[in-house]
Order: sequence, then structure tokens, then C-alpha cells
Amino acid sequence: MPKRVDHAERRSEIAEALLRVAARRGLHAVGMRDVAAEAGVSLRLVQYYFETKEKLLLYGLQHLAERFGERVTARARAAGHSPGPRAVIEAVLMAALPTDEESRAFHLVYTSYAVLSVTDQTLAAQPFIKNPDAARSALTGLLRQAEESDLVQPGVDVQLEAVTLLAMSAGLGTSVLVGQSSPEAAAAVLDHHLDRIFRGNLADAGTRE
Amino acid sequence: MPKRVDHAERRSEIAEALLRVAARRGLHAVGMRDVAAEAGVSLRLVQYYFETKEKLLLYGLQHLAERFGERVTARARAAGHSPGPRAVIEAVLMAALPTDEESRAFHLVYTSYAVLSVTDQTLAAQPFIKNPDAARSALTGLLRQAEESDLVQPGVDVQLEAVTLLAMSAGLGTSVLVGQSSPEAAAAVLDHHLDRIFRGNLADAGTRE
DNA sequence: TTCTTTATGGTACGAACGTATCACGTTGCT
DNA sequence: AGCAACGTGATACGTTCGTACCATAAAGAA
Repeated sequence: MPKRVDHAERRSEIAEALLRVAARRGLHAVGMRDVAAEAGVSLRLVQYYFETKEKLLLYGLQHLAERFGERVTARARAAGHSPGPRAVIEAVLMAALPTDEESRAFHLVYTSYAVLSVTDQTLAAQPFIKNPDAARSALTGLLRQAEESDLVQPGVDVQLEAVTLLAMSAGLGTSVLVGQSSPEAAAAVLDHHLDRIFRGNLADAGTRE
Repeated sequence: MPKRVDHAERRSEIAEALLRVAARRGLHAVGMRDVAAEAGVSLRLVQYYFETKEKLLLYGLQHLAERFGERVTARARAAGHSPGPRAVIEAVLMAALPTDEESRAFHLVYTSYAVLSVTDQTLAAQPFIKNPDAARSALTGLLRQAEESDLVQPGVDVQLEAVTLLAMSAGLGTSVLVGQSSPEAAAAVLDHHLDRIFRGNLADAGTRE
């Protein structure tokens, strides 16, 4: 059986097994044995492809961020060809909301990683914790672009609004995650706030699901 | 030495030791031995006052919520005698922001508990996870009261704004916690949004620290 | 004073976890 | 064909963790 095997693909499979079990039982509760069982391989294999647990966790976080990026771009693309800035912004924010099983998993695991990064410097040094900063600048760029096209209300501070939107998205996300809000209510709040930012006329409005 | 001892006080001391070590090393990393060492007692004592670790964690969460409540009312009281609705709202929201060591600890531990509650039904059944719901209705009440005093801009949906403020506060809190934003920036965002809700004239403005 | 309850220390036990070690079949190179 | 590297399995080791057990000194009740 030991054919020559694609390491990258195998690592991805194991990483996804990690994310699945993390979504099911919590990131704190995942062991190498659980990951191995979930991936349908032996414990030794997990050790083989990721020498240590820390490296497995790091790769898992990386994989999570990648999948989220794909998710966002897919959402943006689904907003139509050459979507307006508002549609793109909605795509990003809605993708971060825990609506289905996959986004729930994403939000839970990502929040777990964020919490861990507060007390774990190795995790904090990872670029993916810094990634929200990239999201912030992307959002700022989108808003500024909308501003130049005269799509936003006069007098809005795009930098501040970017931070606001991101904070709202994260806060609403956890709110939905713990069952305090419905996804629909969270989406409504976001939409309402976007209405405050954008002018009413050109909002090729709801691309929510 | 074994005088008759106040159980409630002892439990509080141990619970605070738990919160301290949780703030320092993360909630996932606290063991009974750590708590015992931090409290300056033997492992047996922690077992004696809290029979199991789960009960210790539950009590710790309860203690955390109580301390946060005191913190909020202290802030509200510091806003002056008979403070306006906006001042009270600011007090609540600013108290939730991780500014000093204590509020950082609060935010980190509380978020850890929230994350745990997603996969731990015993924790999810605890009323303190439901507590944010009480905060929401309190905020709604405050906003409605302000609305009746003609202090808010026309056309604002108080229910929706309550949810928005809470989500922003939580989101900004974690943003500050992971070092992505400064507390001042977060406070500015909150203030800006309150400016959007309240009429400009009667805002007896900044009670920030 | 004697006895029972309370408070506390020390320590042991079983399980789980991350990691390391040994072994072996398979594949590709020369 | 033979040899070295790769992929995989099984299992063992040392540690840590939560919990349980045993002992004992002080304090209040009788």
C-alpha cells in the first residue's frame, strides 16, 4: 500500500479532520488521537506529517484562514459580475457570520485560536491573527472606493466605519454562535448599518441568503 | 490552626485565584494544582471547597459575572448623580472594554467561557451565558427611556441599536484584547456610534478614562 | 474530659496525552 | 537485483491531570 503519496494533500486532509473535530468538541479538546481517528489514519501518521501538535495546530489555523478566503471570494463572485462595493462588503461580512455548519465551525475555531493567542505567544506571532488587520484595510479600501463613486453618505469616516463593521461582524458572529441571536437578526443589523453608510439610491440591495 | 472558617469567603478567594491564573495562562491551561498554588493553599483544599473541577469552573464564571456587575454599577455611579441615559450606556459599554488588567482578565476569561459553552452543554445551560440577553434588554430599556425624553435622533430602532451596541462592544473588546486596536480607538468608535444615536445637544459627553 | 465534627495535609491511583522507538513492507533508483 | 529512502503500524515511555484515600490536629458539644 505505501505508494508514493502527495504530502500536501495528506496534510490538508488531516488538517480538515482537525477542524472537524475542533468544531464538534471544541479546540481545547482535540488530541492527536482524535484527529487521527477522524481522518481515518493511525496516530503515527499524524505524527509523521506533522511532527508535533503545535505544528498541526498552526497548519490547521493556516488552512482555516485559506478556506475562509475562498469562501469570501466565492460570496463576492456570487454577487454578480462587477459587483458594487456594497455588495462586496456584504459578501465579506455575511461570510463571517455563522449561518451554516461550515461557517459555524469557522467562527468557533477561529475564535478559539484568537483566545489562545492572547496567552500563547507562538500563536500570537502567527500572521493569521494579524489577518483581520488585512481585512480592515481591505474594507477601508472598498469604502473609500465607494466614497469616490459618491455612493456613501456625506461625512462618514471610512476608516472608522471599517473598524465598526468588522467589530460588529465579529460581535454578531459570536452572538449567533452562542445562540443568542438568529443569523437573520444579525444580517438585518449589518444591513441596517450599511444603509446608514451608503446612499439609498444606488444600493443594488439585498444579496443575502 | 483549623479554626472555624467562612466557607463563602474561602470559595471566593479560590475563585479569584482561578480567575487570576486563567487570565495569565488561559482558561484552558488552568489545573487544580495551579489554582491551589495561586491561592496559597493545598490541592486538597481546593478539592474540599469545590468537590470537582467542573463546579470550580462554574463558580468561577458566576464570580466573574458578579464582579463585572459591580464594575458596571461603579462606572455608572462615577458618571455623577442621576446620570443621563447616555452616560449610563457609556459606563456599561466602556466597562466591557479591556482597558486595565482587570477588564482584560474579565474579557479574556468570559470569552473563553463563551467559546467553551458552544461545545459544553453544562456550561451552556448556565444562566450567565444567557446574561448578555439581560444586558440587551437593559440597554433597550435605557434607549427607550432616552427616546421618551426626546434625547435620541428620530427614526432609530431602539431594539436594533441595543443589539448593535452590544455586538460592537464585544467585537471591539476582542479586537483590543488581541492587540489589534487600542482601547482609545475602540472607545472612539463607540462614542462615534453613540453620537449617531443621540441628539447632539444634551450629550453631557465624554465620561471616558 | 471525651467524643464527634471540621479543616487540612500528604499521597496514591488510573486515565489520557504528546512524544519517541522499534519494526516492517513497499517503492524507486542504480 | 539490491539497496536506500519512504510510508505505515504497533507500542512503549514519561508526564500531567482530576480524583480518591488515609491520616491527623484543632475546635466545639456532651
